Amino acid sequence: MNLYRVMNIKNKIGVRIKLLRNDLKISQEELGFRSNIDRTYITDVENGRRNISVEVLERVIKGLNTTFNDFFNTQDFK
Amino acid sequence: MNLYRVMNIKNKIGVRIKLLRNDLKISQEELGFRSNIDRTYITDVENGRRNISVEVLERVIKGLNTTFNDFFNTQDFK
DNA sequence: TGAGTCAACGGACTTTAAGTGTCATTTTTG
DNA sequence: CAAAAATGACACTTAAAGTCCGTTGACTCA
Repeated sequence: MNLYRVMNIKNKIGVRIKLLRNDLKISQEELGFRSNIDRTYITDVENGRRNISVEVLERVIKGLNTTFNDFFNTQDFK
Repeated sequence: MNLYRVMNIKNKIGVRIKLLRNDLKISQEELGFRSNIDRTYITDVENGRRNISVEVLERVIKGLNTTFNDFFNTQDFK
């Protein structure tokens, strides 16, 4: 397990989504339903396998009841 | 001229990029060079015609010498 | 005037994201 | 434990992202 692995932007976004989703205590399927995105697509995004576009990311962010401003307001994005 | 037009996420991002680019006093072509993105693509993004992906947006943000955190830290994204 | 810079735009083209299905694996819970 | 629920992995199609060529019009300035 390499603790020094550098996360790319896709990984950072995936980790952020997973964190906010867990805060809401909802499943990937539920988030998919709220943002009108396939469950497996959510899986891929959370695991940094998708280069998501801003329009789809907006749907996820709304599904998480947050905003772009808050979503990117963490140390990871500075 | 409709002052009440609602901006979508693509428009908001385009306006934000143009503002930051103008602050730097550089041309679209220069920003394209710095972020390794085609000049015509920068035009399209600034005018809200492109649904940019997060990896390409990251290159633009770096070309503007800023961060995701700062880029989205405006009233428009709240 | 005319040369240079810049932004907007069109079209043809290549590459990749969006969206979904399927099955495997892990985690939770009764 | 077994069953159910949640997640992971990945291949596939098609819709759209992103590139590259060019033209045009506005503006500056020598």
